[in-house]
Amino acid sequence: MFNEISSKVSFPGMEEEVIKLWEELGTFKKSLEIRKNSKEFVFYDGPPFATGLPHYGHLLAGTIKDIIPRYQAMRGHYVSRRFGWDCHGLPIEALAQEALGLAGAPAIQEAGVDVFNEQCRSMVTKYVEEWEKTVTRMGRWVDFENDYKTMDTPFMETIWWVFSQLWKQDRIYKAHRIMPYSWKLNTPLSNFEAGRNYQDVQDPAITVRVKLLDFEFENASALIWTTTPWTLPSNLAICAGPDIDYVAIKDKETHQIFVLAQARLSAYYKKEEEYEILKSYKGSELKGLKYEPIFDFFADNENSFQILNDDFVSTEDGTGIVHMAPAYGEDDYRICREVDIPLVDPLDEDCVFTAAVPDYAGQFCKDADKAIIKALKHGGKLIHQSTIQHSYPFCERTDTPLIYRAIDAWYVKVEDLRERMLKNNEGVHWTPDYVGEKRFANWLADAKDWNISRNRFWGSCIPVWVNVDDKDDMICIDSIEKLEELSGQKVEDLHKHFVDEILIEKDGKTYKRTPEVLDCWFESGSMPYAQNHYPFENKEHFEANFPADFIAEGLDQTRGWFYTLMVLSTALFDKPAFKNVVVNGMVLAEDGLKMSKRLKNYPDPTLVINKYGADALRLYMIYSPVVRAESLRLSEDGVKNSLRHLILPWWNAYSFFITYANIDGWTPEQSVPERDNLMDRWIQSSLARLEQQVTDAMDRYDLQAAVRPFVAFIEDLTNWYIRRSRRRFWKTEDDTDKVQAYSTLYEALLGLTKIAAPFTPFISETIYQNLKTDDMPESVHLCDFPTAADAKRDEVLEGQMAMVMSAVEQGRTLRAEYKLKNRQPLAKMHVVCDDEKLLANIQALESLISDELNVRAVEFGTDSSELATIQAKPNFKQLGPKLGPLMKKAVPLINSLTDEQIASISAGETVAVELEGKTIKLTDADIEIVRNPKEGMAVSAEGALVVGLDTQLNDDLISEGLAREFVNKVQNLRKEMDLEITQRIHIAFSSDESIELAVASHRNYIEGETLALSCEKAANGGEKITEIDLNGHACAVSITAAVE
RNA sequence: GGGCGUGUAGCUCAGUUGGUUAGAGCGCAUCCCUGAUAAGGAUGAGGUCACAGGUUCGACUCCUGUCACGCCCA
Repeated sequence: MFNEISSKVSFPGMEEEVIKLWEELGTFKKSLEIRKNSKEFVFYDGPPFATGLPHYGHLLAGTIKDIIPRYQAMRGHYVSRRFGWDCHGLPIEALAQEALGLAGAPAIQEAGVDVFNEQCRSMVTKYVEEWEKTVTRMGRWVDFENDYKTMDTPFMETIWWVFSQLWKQDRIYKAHRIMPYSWKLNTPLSNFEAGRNYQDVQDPAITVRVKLLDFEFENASALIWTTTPWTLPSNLAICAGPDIDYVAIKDKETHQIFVLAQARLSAYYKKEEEYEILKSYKGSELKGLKYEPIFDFFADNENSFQILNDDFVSTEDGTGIVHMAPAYGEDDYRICREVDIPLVDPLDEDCVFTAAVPDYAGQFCKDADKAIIKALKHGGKLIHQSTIQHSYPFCERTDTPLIYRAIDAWYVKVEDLRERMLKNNEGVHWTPDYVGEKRFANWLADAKDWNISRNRFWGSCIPVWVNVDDKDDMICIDSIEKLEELSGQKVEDLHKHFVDEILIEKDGKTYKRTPEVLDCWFESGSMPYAQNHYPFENKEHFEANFPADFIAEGLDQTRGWFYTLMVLSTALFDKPAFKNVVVNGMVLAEDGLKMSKRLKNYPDPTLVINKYGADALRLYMIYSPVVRAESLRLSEDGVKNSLRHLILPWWNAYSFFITYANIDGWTPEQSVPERDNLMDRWIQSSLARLEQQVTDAMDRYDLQAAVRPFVAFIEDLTNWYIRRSRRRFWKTEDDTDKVQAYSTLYEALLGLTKIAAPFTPFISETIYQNLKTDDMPESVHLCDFPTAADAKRDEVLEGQMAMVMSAVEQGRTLRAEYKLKNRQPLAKMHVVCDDEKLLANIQALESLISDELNVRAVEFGTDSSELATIQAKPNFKQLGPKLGPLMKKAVPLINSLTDEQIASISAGETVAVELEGKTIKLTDADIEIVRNPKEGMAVSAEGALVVGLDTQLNDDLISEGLAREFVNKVQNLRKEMDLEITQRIHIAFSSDESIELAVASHRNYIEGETLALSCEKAANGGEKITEIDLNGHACAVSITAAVE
């Protein structure tokens, strides 16, 4: 006996039960144990920040990360799945700052880095519990016990090793990065921090001339514009936009010659009469022109004082020519670096001018503006002066304006790795392919050196100790052991507040650690090595199992994790870090906007799971283009649909099986291997096709394509196999056919649980648990994935069934058209197909057709001329290339071929037609035959098949129709009365003569169908009389349960 | 501004190497079936395949440009 199924199933409740079962049995662990000696399928999990609750994006990626490993495990691989946590970086620092009430970096330093970092450490695990709960509830199997955290000491030690490998390759270098700097607190801030305190301020806006040297006009000057006069002493270049139009003009009043953007002329001259245009230039033509330094403090600086070109220049304000002080502007720094202009930074840590600029030494930079403007005026270089009001970032703590300036930063040289990375990327299989071939490859081809240092606190430390007296003398530490050896101290924690205290004394010199921490992307990119504490431990195992077979993340990781993995694996091993990657798109709210807590434009994930179940949500997400990097508008209705469309019919099929198997006492032990019935062989073939299609798609990592065939199979199983086979299960005698039917349905349902297990792990498990026998694995997830499909595939039978289904469908359409309800039997139908072989195939399944359409006889024939006319249509694919330009004119000619001509063509002869003086020989392949139903007959035609329905009714047919109607109403009554399916009844009725006659002549049929022991006429009926309508005949019925 | 992608029915999506009637589900309307029942089936209405050019006998499909949206970058 199978367990009875409650008629009121709650899928979410069922899923909770399954989670309990897995916990009791330790199923996940067992699934690993049984594959312990198998080939590994290596999966890397990208670590999320646990600074908030998981959202749909996580659930989606998590589902993909569950399905592939489950599938591969069932395919016989050992798939370890370690969860990872990204513990460092700004998200967690922001939480800690909030908790401690610290406004920014300076406040943290004031409070103590140790206090702050320990606060971070204590908060990292704040959401871990919630994450575990949600991930588990989604049915994802992942190892939380054996997880890795980027803040674990072994993980951090490997980070040092990775860094040291790059160091040895001479790949690490120090340069600058332009950052917002608080001069009051002597510290750089992150861009994020700088963005939080903008204020409106007034600044000077001055236009200055710089004298051009060796220009075609003598005494000509380029005009530049700036709102930071204090940066002018550090001016090293000026920049024009290559595509911007510039003009040399003569000022008619002063007779000076100026060069500026044509589009900016009107900002300087009210009338055109005030100047004379001498010549026009493209910015690119000005490139390379030299000019006289504005101040002479750095006049000897290499490569300086020339006009450069860059696209960032605009003509929205200023003169269209931009002054460049590489130490004080991001664009300035980038553009000057490209042409090897060394930066000069004459400000000390308080942003006060140093002796490098003697004229202003000792003045705070912004305070020097006035003196600088004065000097320019004196030198005749100031052309125009005004003030400008704009929004400018201020330090949060001190409310002083931030200064953008060059800060020491550490870089990894990446640009020389481009080609090797591109080559390694060719070995990666991307889903979808364009993300790898275009998007990622383009990004690699243009990779820039990677800034890996952060002026922050909670992170892996840059393991470089610098000689306090000579900043070029550095030691890179590659392990705890080495640091202990050099420092003579025990080292247990590698966080900043510990290692900054450690000094190294060597050869009489003192070394102190450089203060920066590493970008947390450096840590996630090192995850393949660091999670294994490589090379300090697990050396052989790691080397044998690198790179990973599979990773999966969102499209936004192109420049994130995918990239950092590739940079580090290429630098360290000259390999990609992963062989297959599935890229998912973004999950949007139903309105197409980003999900927003504020707008509340999406349903809470927990509520959705508790309403429809995790299986439904999984299916919904996976059966969508979001698994191919396109975005998904998540809708609750969509989740509901996947439940109604796939899970419910599946459950109903299963429930049908259990109900009747239990009634008949059928058990799997009674299973037989023979299949005499074509329906049985057909559903077997259908299941085999499902196996093949799912396997193909999964091996390509195409999840959406893997789900699609389930829809067709569920359709086949429920709406054809079971629908057409029901009577085989209802038969009272226990004959061979019934046993074969049970065996087939049992196998189909069992097979389906295995194929669906990776996708819908819960319902698969629930059904499997009830179907399995003692000699089978205790969980569906411990089974092998079925792959022996080929043997059971019968494509001929599949095609045959498709024809039958088409005939039935046409019959149904005709019934609808002629308003003949299906309960009304018809005398006969015609099925005509001029291909005898096809016809014979259909004929073999005659009973299916007659049964389904409720016709007493089916007449098969090959001559369709009585039912339909034939017409030829051109086969464009065949004729197009042959006829070329004549094609259009051939169409009417072919459409009007006579029946005789068509007949001889299809008999294999060639028919010649004349077209514009040319003779065209038409063969069988050149035309397609279309059959058009004749007017006034109940005929339908589809492809080679013509179906006709005899719509004539006689008394006999009408009487049987009434009997069927009677049965239907009684069955509905049974259902209303909540009778057991097997409950016997007595029927009493009273009605007119035609009903009495119909009941009398179909008594056996009625009693058999309704399980009635008697069906008698009663003067006033019995108790509980129900009035029913039988095709217009009033009837009073009452049914009573029989006492056994 | 650049790279990549997307744009097909009211909504969510299919659409094979270009081939002439562009499909499915949901929703809507009408009907049918029902002891698998939180069901199921059929029919119908609903499309200038984002727009504009081009290539071709033939374009949803290939090419060019434009627009809108998304991701990443600047």
